[in-house]
Amino acid sequence: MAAKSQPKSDAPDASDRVSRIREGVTAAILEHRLLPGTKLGEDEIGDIYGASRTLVRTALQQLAHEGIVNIEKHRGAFVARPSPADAREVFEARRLIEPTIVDHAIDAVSPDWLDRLGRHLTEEREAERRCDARASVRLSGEFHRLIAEMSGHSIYLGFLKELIARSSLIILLYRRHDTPACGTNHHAEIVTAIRKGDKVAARGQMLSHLREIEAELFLKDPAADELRLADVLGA
Amino acid sequence: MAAKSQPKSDAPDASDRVSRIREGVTAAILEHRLLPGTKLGEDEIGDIYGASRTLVRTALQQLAHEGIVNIEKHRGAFVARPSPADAREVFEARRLIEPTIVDHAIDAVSPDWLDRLGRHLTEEREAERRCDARASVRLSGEFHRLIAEMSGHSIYLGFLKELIARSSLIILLYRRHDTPACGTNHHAEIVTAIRKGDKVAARGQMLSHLREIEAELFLKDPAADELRLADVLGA
DNA sequence: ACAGGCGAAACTTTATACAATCTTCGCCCG
DNA sequence: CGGGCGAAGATTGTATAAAGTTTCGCCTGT
Repeated sequence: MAAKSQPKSDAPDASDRVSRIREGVTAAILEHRLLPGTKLGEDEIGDIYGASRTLVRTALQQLAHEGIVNIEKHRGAFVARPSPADAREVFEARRLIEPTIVDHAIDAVSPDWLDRLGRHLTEEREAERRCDARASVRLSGEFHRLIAEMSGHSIYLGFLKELIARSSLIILLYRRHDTPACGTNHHAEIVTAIRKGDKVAARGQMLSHLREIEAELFLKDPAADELRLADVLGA
Repeated sequence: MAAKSQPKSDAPDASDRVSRIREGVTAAILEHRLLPGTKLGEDEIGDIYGASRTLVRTALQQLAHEGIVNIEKHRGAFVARPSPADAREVFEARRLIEPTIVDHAIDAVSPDWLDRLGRHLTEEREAERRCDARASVRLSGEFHRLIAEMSGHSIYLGFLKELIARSSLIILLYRRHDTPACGTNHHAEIVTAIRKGDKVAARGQMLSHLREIEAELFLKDPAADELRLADVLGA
């Protein structure tokens, strides 16, 4: 009874049973309740969601395509364990794409969107006040996705969804301190720049925001072996 | 070791039956033998490849995630028909990503890679000499993918694979003349810049190359309706 | 005591059968 | 003669069962 029905965080087609499974597992991974390397048995998930393995399988395949689950032949599905090299690639891609996304978001600005952004910031502050780490991690990712939706570019949105999901895993694996994943201050500053319609400032804020997130990670190459070894010894 | 999640999207092992189906259908679409809107019946494909519907279904789902196939509930799978808006998004994304990819490719240059690029150019010239439109379309797409592989960035490579597949459909739908999709000259100039290690030139060549491809398309918004209508009347 | 192989259990993979849904064609009515 | 309604056909969505593969435990031989 971990995550049976997500309230209504994001639901373009949550009526589909496979979508419900996919979003449930995604939420569990993004909220760091499922750790990298965890095995995702088909029967196990099927029992939780009351669905047959056929549906679980399609959901897992979609997650594998998104890069947050690895499917090994005849072995099963596991929560992905991005390497430091993967982490650098993901953040480089985000630094390339997200400033452009903010640009387009400003072009598509509207009172409705500004309202949604404002409500989101409130939610983030609320979660941070309660020290609710899980909600905080989820919301900080959703902020970036919200801007991508605002931009109206479905291609960029699809790419960013993948990058955000992977980022969540990366932050879990490699962050130095227990500082909250995304400083809410940055998000507020980005929204301010969007409100003003200042593209240059928005791009700059987004870029420095992403740089700061990556700077809080420990991405030395040897770290991979250390972590791998520690896991093996631990389990 | 960084070789962990390789067998995810493309063809390290085409021995998998589902991979063979996916690549067969992909090739048919990219070579313009399957036109946009064509219905892809599950039994139909299953008979062709001698596979059960289960395998066909997973292959089609992967293709849907790549964006070259649309799956409509209780209707079936169809070759995607990108709108002019989609087309603009795809090419904008390519103009954003590919110059950066070339940059990294130059960083990762090696005699082996230069050899592969040279051999590819030869293949392209060969196909163009024979006026083999199908091979020409396929090879011009593979050129861009080759550079992405050369860059070593798996994230960019994955994104670009999607963009190239969609581009092939877009070019088929919206090109003005019957000029070959990608001028081989541009590709040769890009390789020359890579050989020299001139990043600025390579980025510039890539950018103008992409611009030229898009400039040969007819992407007026009303054109969508015209084309849609023409198709209905034609079929 | 330890290395190597044998066998059973669990899992994924694949195939088949059933149910739900949409499309199409024919018919009836206005 | 045109349009709406209804049943047959076809196709997809879902579930279940059979088949193949890997892994782990256990036993035997040295």
